[in-house]
Amino acid sequence: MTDSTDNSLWLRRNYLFSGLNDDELKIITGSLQELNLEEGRTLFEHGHPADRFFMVIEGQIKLYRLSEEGDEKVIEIVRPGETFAEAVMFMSGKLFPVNANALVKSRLLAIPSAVFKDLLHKSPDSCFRLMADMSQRLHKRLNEIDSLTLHNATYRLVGYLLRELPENVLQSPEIVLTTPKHIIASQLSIKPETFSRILTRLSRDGLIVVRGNSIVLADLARLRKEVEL
Amino acid sequence: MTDSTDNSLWLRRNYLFSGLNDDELKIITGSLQELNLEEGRTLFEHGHPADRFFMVIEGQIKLYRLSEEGDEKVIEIVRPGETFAEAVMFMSGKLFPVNANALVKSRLLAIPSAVFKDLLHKSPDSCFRLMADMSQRLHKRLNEIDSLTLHNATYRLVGYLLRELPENVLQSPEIVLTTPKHIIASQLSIKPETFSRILTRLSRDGLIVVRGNSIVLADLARLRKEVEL
DNA sequence: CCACTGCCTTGACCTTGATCAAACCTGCCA
DNA sequence: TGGCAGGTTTGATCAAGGTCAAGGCAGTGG
Repeated sequence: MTDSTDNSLWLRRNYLFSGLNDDELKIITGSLQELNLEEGRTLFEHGHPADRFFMVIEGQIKLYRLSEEGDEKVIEIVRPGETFAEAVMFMSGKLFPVNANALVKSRLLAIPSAVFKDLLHKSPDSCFRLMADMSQRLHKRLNEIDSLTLHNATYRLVGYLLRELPENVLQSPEIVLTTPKHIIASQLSIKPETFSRILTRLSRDGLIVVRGNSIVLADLARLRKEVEL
Repeated sequence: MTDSTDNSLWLRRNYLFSGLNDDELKIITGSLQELNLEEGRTLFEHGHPADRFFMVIEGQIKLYRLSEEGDEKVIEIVRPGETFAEAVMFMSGKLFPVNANALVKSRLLAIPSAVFKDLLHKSPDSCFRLMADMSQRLHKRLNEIDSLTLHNATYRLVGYLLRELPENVLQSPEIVLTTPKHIIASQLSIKPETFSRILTRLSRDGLIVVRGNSIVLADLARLRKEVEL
C-alpha cells in the first residue's frame, strides 16, 4: 500500500527534506508522482529536458553516460532513500546530464522542480540543505577525478571494497555485491575482464576471499595499506 | 591603487554577487581581505581548514591534487574575475579539497565564509545564484569524468583547443596559450611528452600549426569531426 | 654575451589495462 | 532435465600512453 503518508515518511528520512514543516511537506507530497519501472526500463535520457527530480523508494537506478561508439560509463547507482538529478533545475538549459534506467524493478517519486523551487524561495534553510548536498556531490566527483588520474585500477577497486564495508568493523568483514560485477567495474572505469583479474590476484595474495557475490576482506590491514601508499 | 570601490566593481562583475544591493555589497567589501601572492606561493593546502573563499583579481591560481608519490593533477586554473572554493563552506568539515598556489604573481580577494553565509540566509536569490554556480561546476566535473573514461588523450586535447577558441570564429582561429604546456597537459591528464607528441601529430596531419605558445587551428572542420566521432 | 635554468621535444622502450576469443558457470524456463 | 542466456573467468595478444634519457631552445641575469 503506497499512500501519501508513506511518501512523506520517505521524504522526511532524506536530509534534503528534513527541515520542511508539515505544510511544506504537504505541498510536496501533493505534487509528486509515483513511478514504477520494470527492470531495464529507461527513466530519462541524456540531453532531454528536465522538469523534475527523483527519489528512489525501491530498486536501483543506474545513471550513466554513453560514448559515440556506445561504450557505457556508469556514473552512479542510486539506491532507496537517495535522490538524484536535483541539481539539474539550476542548470541553464535544464537538460539531464546523464541517462537513467532501472537496473531492477524500481519504484520512485518524481518531484516537480517548480514546486520544490518555490519552496526553496521561501526557505533559506532548505537552500542550505541543498547546497550541502551539492557540495558533497562536488567533492565526490573531485575524488573520482583524483582516483582516475592519480591512481590505478587496483587502488580504485580496493578503495571501493573498503568504502562498502559497514561502519562497525567488529563483525566479519564481508561484502555482498548487490549489483552485477560488470556494473561495478564500469563505475570504477575498469573493464569486466580486468576487474575479474584484479579480484583473482587479490585472492591469490590472501587479501580477500571471493565466492560469487560475496567478498570477505581477509586482510584489512594490508588492504588499507594498498590505498594509502 | 586598490580601494574598496575597485573591489566592489570586481564583485559586481561576478554573477555570484550580481544580485546584492548596495548595503549587502558594503558588508562584503567591508569584510574582505586583499591578498598578494608572489609566483609560486601557496595559498592553501589540501585538508586545511577553510573559513573563506576567493576571487582572483589578477594573475592565475592553480588548483591541484597530489598523489602519495608526489604526482600532480591540475584541477583548474582560476583567472581574474573568477571565484573558487565557495562550495567548501557547505561541506561538513570545511576543509579545502585541493591545493592552491599562484602560478604567477597574483592578487586576490578573500571573502569570509561566515559573512557571505549570513547574507545567503537573508537572500534566497543569492542562494539561487550560488546553486546555479555549483550545478555548473558539477556539470563540468561530470564532463571531465566522461572525457577521462570514454575518450582518449587526443580527443581531450582537441576538445580543449576548440573550447579555448573565442566565440567570434570569424577572425583567424589562433590560440595563444597563457599557461605553460605542462600545466595544460596536467589539466587534461596527459604527460608533457604525450602532449607534445599529439601536437606534432596534429601538425603533421595539417590540422593545426604550432609556433611556440601560438596554435593556429588550421582545419576547424576536421578538428570538430575529431571530437564528434 | 655567455651560461644557466626551466621548459619543451624527440627517441627507445616498457607497463597497464584493453581487446578478442573461448570456455565456464548458474539460474531459469520449457 | 536439458538447453539457453547472461554474466564471469581465463588466456593470448595488442596498443595507448607512460617512463627514462638525452638534446634543444629560449629567456634571464651576471
